[in-house]
Amino acid sequence: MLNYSTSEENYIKAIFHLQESAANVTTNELANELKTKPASVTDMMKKLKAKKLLNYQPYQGFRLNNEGNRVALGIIRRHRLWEYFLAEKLKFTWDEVHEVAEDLEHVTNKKLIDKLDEYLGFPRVDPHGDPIPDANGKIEVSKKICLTDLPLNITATVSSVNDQSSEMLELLEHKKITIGTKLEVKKKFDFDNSMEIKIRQQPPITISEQFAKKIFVTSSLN
Amino acid sequence: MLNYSTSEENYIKAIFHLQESAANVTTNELANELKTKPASVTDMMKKLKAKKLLNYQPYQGFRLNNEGNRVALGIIRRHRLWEYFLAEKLKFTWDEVHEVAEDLEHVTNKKLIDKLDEYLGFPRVDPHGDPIPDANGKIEVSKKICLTDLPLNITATVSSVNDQSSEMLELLEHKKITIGTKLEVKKKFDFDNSMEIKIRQQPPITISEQFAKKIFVTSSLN
DNA sequence: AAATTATTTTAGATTTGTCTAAAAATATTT
DNA sequence: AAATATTTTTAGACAAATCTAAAATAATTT
Repeated sequence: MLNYSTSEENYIKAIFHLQESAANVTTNELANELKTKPASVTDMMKKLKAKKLLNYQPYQGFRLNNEGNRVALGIIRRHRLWEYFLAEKLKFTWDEVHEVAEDLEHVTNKKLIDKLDEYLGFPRVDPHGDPIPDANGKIEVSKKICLTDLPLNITATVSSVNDQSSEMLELLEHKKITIGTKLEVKKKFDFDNSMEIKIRQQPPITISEQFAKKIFVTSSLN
Repeated sequence: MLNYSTSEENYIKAIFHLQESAANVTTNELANELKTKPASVTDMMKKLKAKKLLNYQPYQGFRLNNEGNRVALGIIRRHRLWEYFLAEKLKFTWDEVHEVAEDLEHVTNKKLIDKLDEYLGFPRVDPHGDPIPDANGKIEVSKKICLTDLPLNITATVSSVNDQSSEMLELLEHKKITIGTKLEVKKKFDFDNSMEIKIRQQPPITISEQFAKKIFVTSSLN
């Protein structure tokens, strides 16, 4: 179990998240995600390739290999356990925990994390509804469900939209919903099955059943 | 409230501790404490002087100024709160907490630390018996003295042990001495400076000067 | 397919924190 | 007080992580 610098860990984690929605991660994508410059990304990719954490051929983008994914899951485990701790024990609100966990996740002491996990009662999801990898790096595969079936007040991530029509896209754009958008259902109205949903940092919006039926989300609660 | 790098914080903290037992801290002392080289210390002293955290004239040693002490107390507050958390909540033993807290102390988020403090019930001493500065940097001055300096027949409480080696721990365990143990010195032998001490309810035991030198107590009198 | 545009990489510089080796200052010994 | 030893500082180098500007490659447009 080698140790990686805070900077290396941030790159690894970002690649892990970006590679979920595309075959390969590109230099610009990663630079944008990490708010750094493409040249810095190239430098780091050479380094991480030398450390055998990812596959990378110049100009071809990159993707973590098995070892890289294993390291990424360790970082994500730490991040999400701290998020859970902050929300559950220190009473931070769910939108405050991420920033603090960004720092705490880089303290890499296995005993600390495993004892924290135990103290928290081995939680399976963090305050955003994302699954927490266990001590062996195992993570629950979240099931894709229709937005109409999402329980109230559970944060979920939009993972697919079952209608590519321009009318659908126009509505998605207007409601500011894209793949990856995190939202939760705040209220359902039995009269017409419309629902009020909340996307973080924004006021609640109302959507129709017809619209919700086309939207699929993943939530680790199932 | 400026932020300082992990490296800067480690220097500041080390100076804070060293300057208690001498007028000025010397380059070699600090290099030895931090397991670095004297040249590195000089470099950092120039930097910390430029940041107005300490007084330093070449070849004259150094000492934190008011601002430097304020910063140091902030670091010590974080360190000791995490130590308390680790021992109290995560069930680490008192000799394990220091190492882990060395990393956690560098996460500088005021809200995190103040909420942690509240969650822990505003503890006043860490698992080693050292006082924890409050949110304003105020710290209880406890009169801690070395067991070798404790007068005869005065009851005192073991508040810290200045050696974490396994040999030391073995001896402490065998003699049934831990943080919080109440004892008094019954006799001192000038020949080898060994002493006979009594822990309540137990027959007197003899300990060496070498051992006693590492044990610090607070006297309940005065 | 040639030209243009966008993306990615390289080359070289910068900052932080460290080091070694040599020089300078201070302290100690004779 | 001169010689010697110790401590501290300086000078210059290096690794990590970043940047800008220019060059190389790939993608897109005409």
